[in-house]
Amino acid sequence: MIKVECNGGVHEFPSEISVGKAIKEAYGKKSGAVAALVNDEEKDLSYLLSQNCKIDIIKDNSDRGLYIMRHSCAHLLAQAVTELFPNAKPTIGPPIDEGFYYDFFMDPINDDDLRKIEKLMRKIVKQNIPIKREEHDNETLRGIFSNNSFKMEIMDDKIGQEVGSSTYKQGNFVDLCRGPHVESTAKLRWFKLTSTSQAFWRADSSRETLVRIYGMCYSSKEDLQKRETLLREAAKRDHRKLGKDLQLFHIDEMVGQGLILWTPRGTVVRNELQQFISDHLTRQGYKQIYTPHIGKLDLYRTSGHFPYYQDSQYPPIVKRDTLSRLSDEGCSCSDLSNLMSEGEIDGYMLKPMNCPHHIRVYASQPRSYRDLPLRLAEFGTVYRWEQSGEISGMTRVRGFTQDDAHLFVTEDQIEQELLGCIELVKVIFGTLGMKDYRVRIGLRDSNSEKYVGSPEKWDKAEDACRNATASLGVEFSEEPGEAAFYGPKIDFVVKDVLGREWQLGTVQVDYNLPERFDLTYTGSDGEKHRPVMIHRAPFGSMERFCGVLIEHFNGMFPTWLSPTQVHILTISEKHKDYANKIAESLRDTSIRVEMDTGDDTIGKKLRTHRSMRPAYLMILGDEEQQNGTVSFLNPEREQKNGIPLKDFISKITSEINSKI
RNA sequence: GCCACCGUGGCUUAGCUCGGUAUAGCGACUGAUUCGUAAUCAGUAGGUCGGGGGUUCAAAUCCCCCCGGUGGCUCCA
Repeated sequence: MIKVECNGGVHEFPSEISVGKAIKEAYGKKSGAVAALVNDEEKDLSYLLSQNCKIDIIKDNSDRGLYIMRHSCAHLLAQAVTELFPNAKPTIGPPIDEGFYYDFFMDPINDDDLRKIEKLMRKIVKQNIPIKREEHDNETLRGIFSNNSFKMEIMDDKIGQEVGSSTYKQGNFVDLCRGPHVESTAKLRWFKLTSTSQAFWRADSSRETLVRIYGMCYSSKEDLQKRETLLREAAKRDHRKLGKDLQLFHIDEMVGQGLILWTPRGTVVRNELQQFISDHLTRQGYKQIYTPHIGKLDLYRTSGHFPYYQDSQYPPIVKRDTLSRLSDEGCSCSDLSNLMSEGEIDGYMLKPMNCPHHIRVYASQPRSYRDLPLRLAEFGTVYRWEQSGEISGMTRVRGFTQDDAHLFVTEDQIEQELLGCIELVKVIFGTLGMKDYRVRIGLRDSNSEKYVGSPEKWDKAEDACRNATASLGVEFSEEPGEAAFYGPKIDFVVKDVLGREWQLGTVQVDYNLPERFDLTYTGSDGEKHRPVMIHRAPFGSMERFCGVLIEHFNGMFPTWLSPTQVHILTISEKHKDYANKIAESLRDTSIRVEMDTGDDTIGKKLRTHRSMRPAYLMILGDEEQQNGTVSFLNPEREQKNGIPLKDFISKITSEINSKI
């Protein structure tokens, strides 16, 4: 007799019974179970119960259940691929958020192949092929996968641990896998292959090139369709599309990849944001500075950026006469490169970071402890050579402006100053209604040698990060190994509608650069001391932040950020003068106005101007003119008629001032 | 940088498989209309098909190289 605790009751069975049957007993036929927890361990429905236990159902629409289905779907994919391409060698195929992928060692495939694979997958689903778990000893296991070096490598590394010693078999396809899986291919109906890409074995670019196939998988048609709808909606609010439609920015082939041209409308948004930050900087006692876009190579040798980060920098600018002298001497490109690396030739570099310049501002005067904390801020534009395949819209670019600042502080001031930095990020995110973000504290990896500074200082800095974050009541995760080599950091990661995460704000503690530049201040004891630096950028970069903001607001900016706050549309030509008068009054109060006094119908004008998503659409005709009032559609696109102009002005002004 | 896919007037787009110098809408411009809430009517201009090379009597259509974009991979001080 086996007693099975399940669904709040105890069920008794005379002999061995499968989990699936036990669940059917306890929950009925339509339990939606894809697997189960047997004494808190994930098991297949076919798993045989031979002694008393506790079972929890894993439903197909639960996170765990979806994970299992997606994993099974990856196997289904592999079955189809190996059937169509007998030479393809499956490597790994895990479930991921919303779907799954599988990496194959095979020749590249195209979209046609992808469709063929998907078609075969559907056929296999219809065939209702059972998925069977089998346990093997080591030797048998190696025998099964002897012609697949990738699986062999996995076994060499992991056998008996995570991978277990089981295989899952469906039809002729066998995969090394610990499971669990759904019972049969028929359970996998709501999937779709989405894309292919190249991937590297073990994410190592020096290893084999693999073909990765992505798919999504859900437990119901509705969920699959919901996801597809979401993707379509997200495509509509993509900042690259909206940026073009709303004329916010332009990227020009002739100017270069990853270089943003801020058009007039986008510049308004950026300026408003910069002004917003500037106001807070003043309040928090920052000093704003300007520094140039280039600096001598030697500056970056001292900072360590050159040649350490050479691969991601624009190549140095060398003086013309130096170049012609070297060329007369028959110097080759590699000679030149060596001479620069060795410091025998100087040149200029487009700045990849603002800190070296800011450090030299600090060093321009003798500093005492009374000067600290010294907070230097700049909207500083930096240039980095991102790989061409990485560049995308405004979010990954080669030139961008950081809302940067460097705080030079004593060790005792670190925590207090971190607090101020985090506070600022919180205010910004709060004002813009960006609620879905998380905070990540990057700590050092105790096994790594790459970090500079003593362990004691690191401990202190890491504690300061924790304390500052915690004392502001922000949830955070600690991630060892994610620190910069010079110090721990606090990153603010914002989630967008698709669940993609964007690292925006960042706060970093730095012991390294003050050391490298031999920065000092005179303490109250009359001795020289070393300051600590805090790098911080609440937006991260104006480009990325605006890109994320465009999507966040779906192009419909709050009034204070709206590139054009009021669009005035006239009913007919005879209202032109009145419209001009209104426009003038609004402009006098610094409200951004656009006029349309053309000869289109009001319906046409509304249609045209709505698409630019201004905060207000004002309509002026006989009625307004006679009564000296205005009528408008507000940001919620509700109609308000016959409002006295001064009421409108005070309403919109207060809206702008309170940034709602 | 790597893999796959894509690139036609300002925008969206037909044609490309089966080679014979390009289709439409929006927008722009001109004229008429002055009309109260998501496209008033008529007309005109505008592209040599991302760039270069090749195959061919002939290429937007086939081939090669380059540039740019998209989805991923790798990277992100």
